[in-house]
Amino acid sequence: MPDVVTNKNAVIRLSKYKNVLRRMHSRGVVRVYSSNLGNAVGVKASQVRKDFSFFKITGNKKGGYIVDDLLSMIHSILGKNSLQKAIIIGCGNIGSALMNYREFQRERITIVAGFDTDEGKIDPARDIPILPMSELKPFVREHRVKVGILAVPESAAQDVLDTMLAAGVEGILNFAPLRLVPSSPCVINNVNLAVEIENLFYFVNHREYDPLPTASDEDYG
Amino acid sequence: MPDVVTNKNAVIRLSKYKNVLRRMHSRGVVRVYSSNLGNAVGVKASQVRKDFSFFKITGNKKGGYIVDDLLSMIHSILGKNSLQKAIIIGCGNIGSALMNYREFQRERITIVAGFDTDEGKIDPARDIPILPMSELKPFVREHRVKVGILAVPESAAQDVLDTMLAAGVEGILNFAPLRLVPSSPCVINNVNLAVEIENLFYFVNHREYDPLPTASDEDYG
DNA sequence: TAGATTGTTAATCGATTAACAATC
DNA sequence: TAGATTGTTAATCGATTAACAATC
Repeated sequence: MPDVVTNKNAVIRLSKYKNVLRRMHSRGVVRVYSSNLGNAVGVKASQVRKDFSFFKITGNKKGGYIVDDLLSMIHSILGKNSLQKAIIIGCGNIGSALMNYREFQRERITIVAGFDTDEGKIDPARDIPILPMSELKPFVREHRVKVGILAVPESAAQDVLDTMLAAGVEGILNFAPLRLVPSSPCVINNVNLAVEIENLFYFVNHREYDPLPTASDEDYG
Repeated sequence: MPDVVTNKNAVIRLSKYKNVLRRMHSRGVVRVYSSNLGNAVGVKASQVRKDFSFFKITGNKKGGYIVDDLLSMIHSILGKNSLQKAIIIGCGNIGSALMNYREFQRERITIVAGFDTDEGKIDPARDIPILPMSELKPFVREHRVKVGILAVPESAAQDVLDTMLAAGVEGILNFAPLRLVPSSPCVINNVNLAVEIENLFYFVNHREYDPLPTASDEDYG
């Protein structure tokens, strides 16, 4: 794909620029250059400018970018001006941790309900209700939820995905450690924490000499 | 880097092959071909063979690979034959969810202790003790822990990283949403859940027509 | 103005895939 | 054997970085 087909990495970086810009904003920084953002995120300045160019964000030939303006353009691109509603399917360890996750709240990502097959966990009276799976479809319809977090055991994941898609969910954050096969077109982002830490162990156990001194030039933390 | 400098993606794929092979093993599958593994993981067969070649894993010119043999070779490469000990710093939402995370247990990744600054959370008597930060250094020394999960709020993350490195931790799984600057050489893997779901919202909100029917040929789930 | 920074095009780099000889 | 699969080298593809004209 050329780069019309929106590159996932570019969108990920856009989120990171946003995080850096928020910290700058709260420190009262007014102007920022592509080199500052590049340093803070770990890419070259030309990458930053290329990303901006892709999202039609422009600055000033001499004066860089105005932090506040940049921030509001990125907010708008990422849909940060409205509430972003999601549901969680599977209220076990991570599922319930994410129901009250501060980083989500800070991003206006709001968990509107949890779902579980375990009778004992059902509690529609809670602040964030936990409902039985039978309520999934009507709930998604009524609240127009598009995104769901899939946090059930591996053995149940594929079936639950099918149910979610049938209910109308369009995007899935999948924590189950397998490649899901969607029964209808959707967006799936996988987070595999075990693989992530396994990878860490591999590199810790295989490092010989001190590896390259892990790029550390930062302009704005 | 050519590809002597061990590519992160190859190690990640190795973990995924392992997961697929375990499922095959439990289903009694004896032989597997690179094409099966490629399909299951979402890469081409030549990628699988290239990965194996990199890790010096060989098969049979005609008969593919023996599942059990392959599995034990990968287990050995990934260090799965011994317990993998880790600590968690910050016992909030995700921190405490990961203390008893089943996917970790299944991988023989063992959380040996948690650490927190909050007096109320300290409890050295628990199954997995939760200790004050002052215990970090002696604990890491005594138990020879190399890997730590950093699950504290953004504002504390950099300081806590410095403390962890000073204590002797060599690898960090970082959940804080910023780029950390290590004060000594170490391995850092970042997991940014808010960015991950933000990305999902972006693509869900920007999809026009049905995107490419999300590769779905699977040989072995 | 001179110096510095953007926006964009060209070059580089690295990772994935294709191709194919070797061989079981 | 003939057909199929590995292991490896060559080709492709895409993403990142360098370079530079435009310009404030």
